[in-house]
Amino acid sequence: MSLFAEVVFPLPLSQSFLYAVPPALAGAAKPGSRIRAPLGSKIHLGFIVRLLEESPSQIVQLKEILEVIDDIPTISEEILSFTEKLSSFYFSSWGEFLAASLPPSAAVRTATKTTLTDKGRELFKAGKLSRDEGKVAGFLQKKPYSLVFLRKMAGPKNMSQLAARMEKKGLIRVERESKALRPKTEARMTPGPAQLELDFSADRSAERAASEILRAMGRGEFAPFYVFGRPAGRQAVYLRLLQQAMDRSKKALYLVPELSLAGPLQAVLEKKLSIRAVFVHGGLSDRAREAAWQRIKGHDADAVAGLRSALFSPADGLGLVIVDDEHDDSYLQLESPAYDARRGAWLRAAGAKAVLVYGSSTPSIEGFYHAQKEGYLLSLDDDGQARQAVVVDDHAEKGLISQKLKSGLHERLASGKPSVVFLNRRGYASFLFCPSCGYVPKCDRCHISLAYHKKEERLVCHYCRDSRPRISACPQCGSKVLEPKGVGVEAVEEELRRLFPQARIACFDSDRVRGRIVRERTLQKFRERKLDILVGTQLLAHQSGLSPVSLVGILNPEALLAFSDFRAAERTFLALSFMMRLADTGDGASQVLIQTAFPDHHSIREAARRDYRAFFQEEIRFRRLMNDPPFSALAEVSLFGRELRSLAEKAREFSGCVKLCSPDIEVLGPAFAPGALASGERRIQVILRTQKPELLDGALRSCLGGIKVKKTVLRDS
DNA sequence: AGCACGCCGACT
DNA sequence: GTCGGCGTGCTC
Repeated sequence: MSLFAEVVFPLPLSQSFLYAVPPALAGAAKPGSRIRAPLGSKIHLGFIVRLLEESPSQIVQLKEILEVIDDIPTISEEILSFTEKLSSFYFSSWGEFLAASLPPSAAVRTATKTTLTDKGRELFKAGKLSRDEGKVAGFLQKKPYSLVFLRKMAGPKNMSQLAARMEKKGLIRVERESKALRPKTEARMTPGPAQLELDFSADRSAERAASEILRAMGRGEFAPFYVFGRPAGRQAVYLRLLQQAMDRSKKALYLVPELSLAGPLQAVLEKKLSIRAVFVHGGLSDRAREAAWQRIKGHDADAVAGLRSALFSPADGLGLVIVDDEHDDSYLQLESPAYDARRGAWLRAAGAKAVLVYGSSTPSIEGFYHAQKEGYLLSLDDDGQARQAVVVDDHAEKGLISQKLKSGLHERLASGKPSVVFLNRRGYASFLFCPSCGYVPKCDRCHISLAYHKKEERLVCHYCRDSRPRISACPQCGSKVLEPKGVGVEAVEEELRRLFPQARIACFDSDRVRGRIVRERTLQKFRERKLDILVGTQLLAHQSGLSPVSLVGILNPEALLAFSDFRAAERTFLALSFMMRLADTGDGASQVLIQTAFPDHHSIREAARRDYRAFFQEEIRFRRLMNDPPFSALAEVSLFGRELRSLAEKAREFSGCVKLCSPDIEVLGPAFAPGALASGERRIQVILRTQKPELLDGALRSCLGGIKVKKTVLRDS
């Protein structure tokens, strides 16, 4: 009886391939095995995802698998089915997800050795080779090199094509050898078992939440939960759950959105619970990743904590999955393979019959809505420590800095206390404007107005980062005055220097604090009280290790509302909540001032009052009225390509197909995403929205399948 | 992703 | 007329 295998490759292909399994390999070939098989003109590393005994009705002549690399399948059944669901939902590459669950040593390297033949040497000496051929031959004169090295040194873009031509002509000989690296065993770290007296300092609501989740854990079934409350309360709940998981020899997965949160978390886990935790994130070296993987596989770790990619850690016997700061957009992976780690966590937990716990004090609207509706919301009591903000109506003020903020800053300066002023706009002005003809300088590529950066005297596109020197006269009418419009942080800094000439002021935005060192130095200076006022964008709000300050001023948060998509209010509320957190000194002596032209907008009003529920109530009403998520299902399809014309045609084809086959799906776009990507590609977006979520998947599947194009799909239902 | 094929302008 | 640059499409 013959055996066939469905194989996926760690390439950006949302497609599987069918191979014949030769009888000699039939014993070793299992779903989850790493294999080597010919694909195209090369031999690739792949994964068997299914075995078939029936001869599949296939016209093409099937190729054979060449080698099964492991006797025991490397990928567990659980990871296999989890990644299948995830890739199918997001139309991403199954193979790439599988590769993410393997250690660096599992990668297959293709070593090439290129040698100059006698004929090549002769023709080179005679000078009868073309420019590029000569270059390559020159390099190979003394000794053979790999193709990768030649590509780097000899320079031509199409090295592989050139090599193929030269090989055909008999000028060079290329030997290819692809081999799997053997895993090297690393010394295991075994932390001391210092068991501490546990102090969870949980209040009654945290107690209640924890015990409800613990009961679910005891049942050993999948169950989702949403813990809504302040960070300290949430952590108390998490620690209880982690302790329980450890006691029952179940493993835990703990996701955080930012790397800076991992350090403190590690300390808590190890000191408070003596949990053997492994941290994984993209910044790890190969060696560290290898060690982490070995510890996870070797059951030498109780918990895997990390960023979204930790989702793919091969932890067997998973009993608990925590997704903290559920609202954070860092859980989205926008590049291929695109996915949302929050949904990923759901799928993974469901597959492992584990308990899933989301947590946040400012949940995403969709997340909170579903938790409330499906009855898995657990609210913690507020500790009442957080300061509310005073909202100042901009209309009654003249000048950048309101009277209240001015006097607040003055007071702090007098008593030697530090202050922070936020304005979420880089540069000096968001654009220049010619008052006599209305001209506004725009980016040629992105067609958005250029921001004016006064320190560099340049006009900068905040989308593609392209910049040019500042123009001093209007190119359209010759007028000598160009007015700066839309205040940026640089202007605020300038104004503060004018108001408080004696104060030590610094600016913290992505232009001023390029790179880690400058960033750290500025924060250090602020911590050491060598600065009185720090002016910053949202970048500053996301810095960890900033101690609370006694005055936080927030200018024009309504700028965030200008982005006219349906999440603008949510983002504004979130950003404000974040910035306000910097005033949580705990002694009640701090103050937050929000200066805005929209004091009554619910996102600003409720953020100031620190009332998430009130914000949610109002926002959900708007969402319902507008049929926005969670009252409709959304899919954001991005198509990528070099050539805009054929790309646009494919986008039209796709949107047309959706319109044709599902009249109940609303199609927005296709729309160009401005700016070019790093790869030199362009992007076109099509957004699908529907009240009948069940239609979405079918429509995507039938319309996306027929169009050959690089794509990402992000969706939420 | 990598690679082959096929189409265009610029050179022996 | 070919070379080589670039863009499109396929890989079981």
